[in-house]
Amino acid sequence: MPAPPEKKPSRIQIRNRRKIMDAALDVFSQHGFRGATLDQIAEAAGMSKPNLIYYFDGKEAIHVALLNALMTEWLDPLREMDAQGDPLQEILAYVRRKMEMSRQFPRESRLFAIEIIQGAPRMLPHLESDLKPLFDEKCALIAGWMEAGKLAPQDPQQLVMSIWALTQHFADFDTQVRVLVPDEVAGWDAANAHVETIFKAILTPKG
Amino acid sequence: MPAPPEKKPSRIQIRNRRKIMDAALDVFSQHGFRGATLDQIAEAAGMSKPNLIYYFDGKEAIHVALLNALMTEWLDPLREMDAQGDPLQEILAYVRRKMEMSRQFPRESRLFAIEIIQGAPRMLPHLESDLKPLFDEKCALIAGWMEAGKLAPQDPQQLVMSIWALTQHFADFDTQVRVLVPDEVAGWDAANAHVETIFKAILTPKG
DNA sequence: CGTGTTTTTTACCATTTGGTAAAGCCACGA
DNA sequence: TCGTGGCTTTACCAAATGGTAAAAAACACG
Repeated sequence: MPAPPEKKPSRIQIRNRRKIMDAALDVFSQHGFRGATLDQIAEAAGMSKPNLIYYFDGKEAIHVALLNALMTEWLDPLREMDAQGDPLQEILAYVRRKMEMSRQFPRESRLFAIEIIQGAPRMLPHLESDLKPLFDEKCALIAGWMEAGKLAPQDPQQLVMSIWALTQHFADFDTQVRVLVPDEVAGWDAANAHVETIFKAILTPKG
Repeated sequence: MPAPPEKKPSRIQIRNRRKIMDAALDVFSQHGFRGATLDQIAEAAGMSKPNLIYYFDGKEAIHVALLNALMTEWLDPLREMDAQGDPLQEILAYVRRKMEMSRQFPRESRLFAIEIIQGAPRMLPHLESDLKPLFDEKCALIAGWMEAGKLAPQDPQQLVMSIWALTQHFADFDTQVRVLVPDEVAGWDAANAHVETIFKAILTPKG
């Protein structure tokens, strides 16, 4: 079996796997799993199709590897939300980190979005095992803050999902945003400001 | 050429075109254009593949027909926003209509989302010609309301896009929502309430 | 340099896929 | 009853696609 060696990956292996993952991210995030072809990925990676198969067990393995890597990084901003910090600032900082990720990693955002929209056929287990516990933990934290009067009371689950909805929108619907708000830089600043305004408005506890 | 007749479509034609469009909506909204196959659509429509081609010129024609039909209906809620009505109530009513559409027509929402995420290859012209003018018109209307002191001042473009982001999220990311908030009914009610809270909070002018 | 290992390519293959040709079916009017 | 015209199916096809086999090339290292 020409599967990649289990032990120390060589420098070439590391480099080429990276190249493949990056190319696959391009292609999968633009066409989804079924719509993407190995030839497209191979060309984007600058190597031959059988060479992909040398490094990964197949199309699906590449996709799964991408999703696995993504799931970890993608949740980091939420993990950083600190129970010790100031509640309002913690949440606003989280919002800012998510907005920053949307701007810097739109491909990752879209890969994730397409996978979810299509029913998460390859990621449901990850959602249950990785996302759900973290989500519940942070919702509990936020609920605690609200009970302590540090934040305006509301449904923490809906709050977190609202953050996701708003922050990811600018990456996922970039094409539409660009048609409606042609000035990219101005649009981005305005989006940042608006999103911040929203969460300040609904989170600031009423004196 | 076996193209569908240009004149009066028969009852059978109407019925079958509907069936095809409905089946295609299922398949395209789940796999995207490239990931969908004519066989899938044919099976979902309960007819043979060549029969699809009898009614539509090909895969792309079906997709385009779907997007055309969608673009019209999809913008109706925004068109209904009335310059004569009470500003805050008009916007809240629009938000409610969009939420309702997300719940009732999740396939349409996903079809649209996938198309946009993938760069809108078949819809950019529509965005420019249909969406943009309406968007600009309604933004101007909202801006007027703000200047008149009827709404808290803010970027109208960002406001409208925020409405889209929040309302569509529940249709598009349904899979994720269901993992995190298993109780569908409760989740939906909470979402409605939360979204309404958000827009009341940021739109109510400060006395 | 020589030899064993890793990496890459060329040449294929079976299946899937969008689409076509042509014959069959079926309702309906003369 | 027989056509006639719209509708549907069966039988295909060429291209694309995921993947394999095996040889060639590049490399590591004594």
